[in-house]
Amino acid sequence: MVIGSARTPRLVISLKQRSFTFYYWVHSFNFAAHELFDKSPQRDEIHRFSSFCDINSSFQNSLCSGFVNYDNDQQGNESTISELAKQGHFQEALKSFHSLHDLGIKPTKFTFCTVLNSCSKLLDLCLGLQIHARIIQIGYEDNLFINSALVGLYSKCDMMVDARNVFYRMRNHDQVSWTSIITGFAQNGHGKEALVLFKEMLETSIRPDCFTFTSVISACTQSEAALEEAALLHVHVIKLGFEQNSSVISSLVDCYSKCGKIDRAISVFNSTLEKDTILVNTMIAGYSQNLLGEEALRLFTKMRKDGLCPTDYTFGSVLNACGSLTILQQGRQIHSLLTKTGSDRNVFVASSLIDMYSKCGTIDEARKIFDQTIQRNNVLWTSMITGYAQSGRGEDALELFENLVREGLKPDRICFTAVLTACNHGGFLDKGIEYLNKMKTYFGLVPELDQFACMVDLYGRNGHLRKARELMEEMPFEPNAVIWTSFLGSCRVHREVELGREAAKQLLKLEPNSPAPYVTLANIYADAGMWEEVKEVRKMMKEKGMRKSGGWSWVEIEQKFHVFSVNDTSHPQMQEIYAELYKLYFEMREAGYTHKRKYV
DNA sequence: ATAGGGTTAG
Repeated sequence: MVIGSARTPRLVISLKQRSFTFYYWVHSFNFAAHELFDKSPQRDEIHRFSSFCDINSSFQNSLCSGFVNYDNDQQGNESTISELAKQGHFQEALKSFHSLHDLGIKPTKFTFCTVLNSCSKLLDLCLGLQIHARIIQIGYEDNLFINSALVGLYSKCDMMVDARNVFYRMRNHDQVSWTSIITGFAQNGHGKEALVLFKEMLETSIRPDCFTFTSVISACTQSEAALEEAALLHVHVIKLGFEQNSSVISSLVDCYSKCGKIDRAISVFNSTLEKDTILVNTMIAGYSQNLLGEEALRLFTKMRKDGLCPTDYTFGSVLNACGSLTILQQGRQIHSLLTKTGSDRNVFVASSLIDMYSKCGTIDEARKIFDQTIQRNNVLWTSMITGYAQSGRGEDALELFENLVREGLKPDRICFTAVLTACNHGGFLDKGIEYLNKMKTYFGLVPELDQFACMVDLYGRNGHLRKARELMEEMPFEPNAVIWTSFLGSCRVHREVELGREAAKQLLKLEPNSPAPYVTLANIYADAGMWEEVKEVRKMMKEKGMRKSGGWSWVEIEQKFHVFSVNDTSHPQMQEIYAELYKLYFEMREAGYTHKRKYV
């Protein structure tokens, strides 16, 4: 017997739309069918049902064939299933389940749990749905363990409506079922829902454990008030004594890193005694996301010295660090290291390699990786397009984009940002306008701030400053500092004093401590021979205590401070450098500079 | 005996 081996996309989609109704329908149908089947062989009814559902009919037959008494083999069969699943042989466990079913044996609750778990590991929704129907038919639908497993299955398959339905239909809940539903929302990008459910859970008598905290902390990374939520949860974690649990700490470190609070992430990480691979991976990723590439590499080296084996996750982050530090030598070494374990076939690693090579200026090597990679997704293509765009090879970037479309992949917003960047660097104004329109009409995407920023830049660079200004007015977002900076730069190139003055004013509102707008404005005045105004700008800079140009910017100071603050002090000049940085760092904090997130 | 957790790329 074959249960749901055919997983056609069409079936999955149609099941996705109405699965909950579907299995209740199966439920009532099966009881009706059961009777029919016993009295007269009205197989036609059953077959009609089967073809409607697109599911293998022999299963439907056996579903409706009623219960058979326990077999002597049952004990043996069922322990085989659980053994196989325990060892991670999920496919084999399911096969074994099939044969159990063929023998007409009614599985126990325990077996259903194991089998549902195997389905969720294999993402076999189709089989899972049929098993759910069978569970209802047998009358196990009130079992706590089975329901938790069902919640887990639907969550893994991104069917949160069904997961939630199962959850709320349960008569009673425990830690596991609450954690399952919270995890489901967290993992499918509904962090807000996960937090709401967590608060709901706190109102019951069931207490969260370290599994719950792990999930809910990872959920709050997606929240707007992430830092506040995380800090609150952190307090609970300490109070409840979970602060040495590796998973809890990993999600905390990740959350703090993504909020830009790298110092807090570091201190949490350092106070953990036993560090496993995932925790170290999280810290390395945190360093590289916060542009602390040297620290990321240092931890990577230490990890290998400590005997922890790097994984694909590790390589992704470490290559990212190499890219932002533009250290080709190290990048190549890591590349050859990961080739030995076959990690270069991983699409995440391949994207990082492409990114690293293009940032290091070896775009042809990046292309080699791209061509070698078999499993190509959207991100991989975008990495390569971005690489070409930033290397000034606009034509190649656009050609690649056309290939992407020809291959039937659907570009997303980030991909269009890459394409528009290519147009900017190549000076293709008309093409840029064309692609923006295509994005809206042909691909049904709504442009966001990043794409508008590209367009403002494109118009500005090509001297259409009025048009750029109009776009900034028309777009449904407030222009951010990036846009004003680009616009101000274009004003300088095209000697637009009035527009430049306004841009500088707006920019200073957004970034009152940045000297850059003053400098550019002074240059604009100087180009126009307006020496009085130049003097005035310089005076304003002096009054505000601006740092002279040529020194480090606040961002650089913050970066360097963190690099050195966690360094050892064995280097002879370290104390001196550290003292200087420390002074600058506090000066910066007093000036009101706060860290900005990477992708805002 | 059976169910739940953390990390990666553009």
